[in-house]
Amino acid sequence: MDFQEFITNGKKTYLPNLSVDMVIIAFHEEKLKCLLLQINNKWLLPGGYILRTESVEEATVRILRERTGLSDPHFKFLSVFGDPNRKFTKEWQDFFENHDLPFKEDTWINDRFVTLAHYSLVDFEKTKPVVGNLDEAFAWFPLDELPDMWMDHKEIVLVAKKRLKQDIQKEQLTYNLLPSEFTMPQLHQLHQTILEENLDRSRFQKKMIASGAFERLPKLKKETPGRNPYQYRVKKT
Amino acid sequence: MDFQEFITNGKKTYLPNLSVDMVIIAFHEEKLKCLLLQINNKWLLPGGYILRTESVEEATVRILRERTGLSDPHFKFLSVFGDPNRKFTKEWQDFFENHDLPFKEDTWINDRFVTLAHYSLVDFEKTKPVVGNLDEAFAWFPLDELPDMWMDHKEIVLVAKKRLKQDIQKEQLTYNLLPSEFTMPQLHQLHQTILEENLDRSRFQKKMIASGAFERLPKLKKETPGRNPYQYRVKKT
DNA sequence: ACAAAAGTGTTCAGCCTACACCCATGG
DNA sequence: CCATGGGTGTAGGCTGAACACTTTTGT
Repeated sequence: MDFQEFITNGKKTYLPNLSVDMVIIAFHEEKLKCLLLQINNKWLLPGGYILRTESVEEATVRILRERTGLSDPHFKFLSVFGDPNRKFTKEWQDFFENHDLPFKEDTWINDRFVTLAHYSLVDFEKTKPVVGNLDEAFAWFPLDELPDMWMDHKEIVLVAKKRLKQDIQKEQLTYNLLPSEFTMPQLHQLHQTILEENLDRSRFQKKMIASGAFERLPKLKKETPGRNPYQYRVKKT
Repeated sequence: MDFQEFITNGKKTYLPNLSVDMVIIAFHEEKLKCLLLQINNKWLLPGGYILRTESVEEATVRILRERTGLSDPHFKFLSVFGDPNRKFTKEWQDFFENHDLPFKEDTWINDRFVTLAHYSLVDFEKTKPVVGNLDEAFAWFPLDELPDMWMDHKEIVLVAKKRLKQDIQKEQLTYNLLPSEFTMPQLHQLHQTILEENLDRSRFQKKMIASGAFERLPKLKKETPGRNPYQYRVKKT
């Protein structure tokens, strides 16, 4: 894309003052990690703007696809962040200076932005992050080792973390963080990581099976000592 | 307010393409009712726009206060409605014609609007609705007898109704619909109305008292036969 | 054979359910 | 004194918690 075009035509192609931010969460090496992008040596959430021709949901899916390469990613609305001082003027100024571009204070991206924050649970292995035109890099950060971030982006991640804890108590959605075929010990470990507490193995297993959301597949062949676990996948009804 | 000023300066004083809509719910004569405003013989939700100087929450409180007269109203975020066809061009055209005003298609209010829908639970007796400058009237409609409404406003009300059912299972918030002092039979009746099902009286009472959210006051003196119920109020901790 | 991991059972307590019973009040 | 409405009690069942036991695997 042409960056100048983004700056000059963005105001017309996107809804102004409104953005979509994504807390993209994966499970990797026993930890929950969040996908962040780097600009000006600081980090920020993947996000974007809403085309005038698309719905908020469509924008969310488009942004997710662009950054993760996933065709049908999970996502859920999180919260609105609507503080009147929510402007990125300083950040954009740094960006323009770093790229030897003429900075104009009155461009649309320097205005106040209300953001519609979502969270998305993805399979770490299937996710192939792609940086945007402005981004210097991407990286996965453990939720408890977040770097310096833009504005309130760290707060948004923490709200997502808290919200995820609540949501998995009622809904079956953590399987989005695992491969399509997984074992109960894996799911058990994942829940313990999310809730940051130990869960009784026996009870957990029975509860999950009783939920009726999963179907049992043949056993997995392990290389490690101990009994082979069954594999499960989400029941498609 | 000056209506012409609203049309000409609104684009500068408010965030464009973004609105706040309120599903204001009260409990009256054994029914849940929703406050609606009338324009062009159709009905719509109380709502408004976000001043550039205020947060989304502040806008919500301001709009609620303006329409209900309540100083500290309850409210909760409901959902985002962000369809790309969410425009009120036809409705505004009718309005301008009915008021013999020159209609311009390219005014900001004819553009697409993403709305941040909230719901608010209010005490029917304490609420003194005030119409806005554009509104012909206000009225309380039972949730199961909604009139013809603008666009997706009826859908928003139904989402609120559904959401309220979910929320009261986890949170103590229905007391917002009752006077500051109320009886368990009243609260019981209210819950039955919201959930649209019968609840065991004994169990309900014990559950509410066990929640620890209420403190018991002296008995109410009734004029009807039967034992006098205790009064309760929300425990302020 | 043993340790480790996975799966299943067992017991107990606590809570939800349904209903019964008891109290207070007006007619 | 009886109908009505409000408050409390109780027996049965279901569910969750804690932990024990069994099965399967690699070493």
